[in-house]
Amino acid sequence: MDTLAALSPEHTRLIVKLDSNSELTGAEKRAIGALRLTIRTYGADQDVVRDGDRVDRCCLLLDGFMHRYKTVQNGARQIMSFHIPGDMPDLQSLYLGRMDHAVGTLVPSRVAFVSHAAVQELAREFPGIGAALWRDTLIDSAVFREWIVNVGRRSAIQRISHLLCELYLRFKVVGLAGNASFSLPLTQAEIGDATGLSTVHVNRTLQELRADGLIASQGKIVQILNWTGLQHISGFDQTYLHFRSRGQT
Amino acid sequence: MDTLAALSPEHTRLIVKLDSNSELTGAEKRAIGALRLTIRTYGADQDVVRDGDRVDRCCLLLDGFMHRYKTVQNGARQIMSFHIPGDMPDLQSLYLGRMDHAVGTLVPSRVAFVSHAAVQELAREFPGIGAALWRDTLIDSAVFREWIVNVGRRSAIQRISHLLCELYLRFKVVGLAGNASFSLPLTQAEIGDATGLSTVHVNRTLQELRADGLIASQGKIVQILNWTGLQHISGFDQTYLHFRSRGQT
DNA sequence: CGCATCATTGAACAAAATCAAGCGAGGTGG
DNA sequence: CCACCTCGCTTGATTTTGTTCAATGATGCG
Repeated sequence: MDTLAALSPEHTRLIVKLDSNSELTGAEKRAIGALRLTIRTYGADQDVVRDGDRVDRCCLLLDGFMHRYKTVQNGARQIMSFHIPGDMPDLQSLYLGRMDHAVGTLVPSRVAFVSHAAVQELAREFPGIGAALWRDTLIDSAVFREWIVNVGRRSAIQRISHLLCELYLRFKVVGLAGNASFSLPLTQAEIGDATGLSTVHVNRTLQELRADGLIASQGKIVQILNWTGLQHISGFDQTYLHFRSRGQT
Repeated sequence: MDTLAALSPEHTRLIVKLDSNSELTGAEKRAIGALRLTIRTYGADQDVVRDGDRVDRCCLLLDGFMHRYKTVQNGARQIMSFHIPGDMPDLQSLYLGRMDHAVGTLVPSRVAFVSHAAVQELAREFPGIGAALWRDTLIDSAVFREWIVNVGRRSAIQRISHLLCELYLRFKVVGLAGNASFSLPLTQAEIGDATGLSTVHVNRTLQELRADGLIASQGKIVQILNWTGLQHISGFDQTYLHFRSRGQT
């Protein structure tokens, strides 16, 4: 960590994230620290990248909360992932230059952009960084798989509690959730778009979760009252998040 | 292609696949041709890798048809992808050694195994190969995203026709579909497990597709009678498959 | 204070699941 | 060679889950 003292908080955010999933050497961290970042601020509910765009850079979420989504014919939206600070929501564009989905903010957010060329060069020169980034996209992919299961084979209450389990753990890992409660800046409509449910049904299902004593919520603050119960009802198993434990993959 | 003449058909399968998504140099192709492959044959409906396994090799489907799936609490299964010859269904295990899902055959299949160590070394020595493999996993990921949309926001008839559109195109690209018809070795139960529907409902929906003159089928042979109509009803847009066209990504 | 957004509620409706049989082709063993 | 068994497909009736429609509260922000 010594070498990080001189780095900008933006670079540090990225290094800490990658280092938490893979392990980086000092040289690798320094190389990342030299990346040229372009920083921009967005309001809530703004698109950062649109579906179909050709892009030559990818983004790193510094502060805020983002999502990736597609819109279908009848105007319905499906959210495919949520992103928290440290995530690179469109890292896949590195080798898939044409976007097949949109990326947008959910709350006011600060985003850093890095050019694909710079990242590709870094990955070539430092295979360890390449592996860390690759692994990052693979975890992304593992989460997609779990979401297919979530919308495909789980009931409404299971879908929503599964989503809460995932977000709670991911928030906790980056220090955004403490003491079984966290700020979840989502409307019920957005929860529905992520779980393939209607807003009305999300509302009723959340009431059920509260009535069952599994969660409580005031405003955007969600409190997990019964973590075991929540995992149990949703069939949650954190394996798919591939948190690194003691150097293991 | 000259250098490929001396290669085994197994190595050729892999080279042709990677070369079709990314572009490989002669040296890269030769290096892949030197990979040590362990070949094994499986019957239908057998697991090649089980959920939770720790693996140190990944597999390449040579002949047959495979799928990836998870099983949820109540015993229901969700299929997350189908794989055709040339695919590496568990390439993600390269950097996610612990499986978060199972990989199995649907028909008798022939599979080649390559050790992770060998692939990782290859990727480091030949960054172009690394990029091609990475890109392959990113396309995998893009398909997962589309499947989330499919099960999350499409009606039964849309889900099934979308699946048919995807499989038809993918089969066609590897020469397994010709003249608007192809062999789809899936039971209706398996189609249901892939689309998040019950077997009964899959049956009725297929009848609807036939009644609408969109497809015909005799046994496992599916014939696309109205390709435009099928794409239209399902909202199919092949962008997410990221086929390479003239060197574009 | 007033508007806009989000949460909540009730009632009617629709899509899909479930339950329960029957059917039919292919394979097997007597 | 044929009875029989299994697996997959098909059908009808019923039930469940979730959607849609239409309002009504609540909350927050300018």
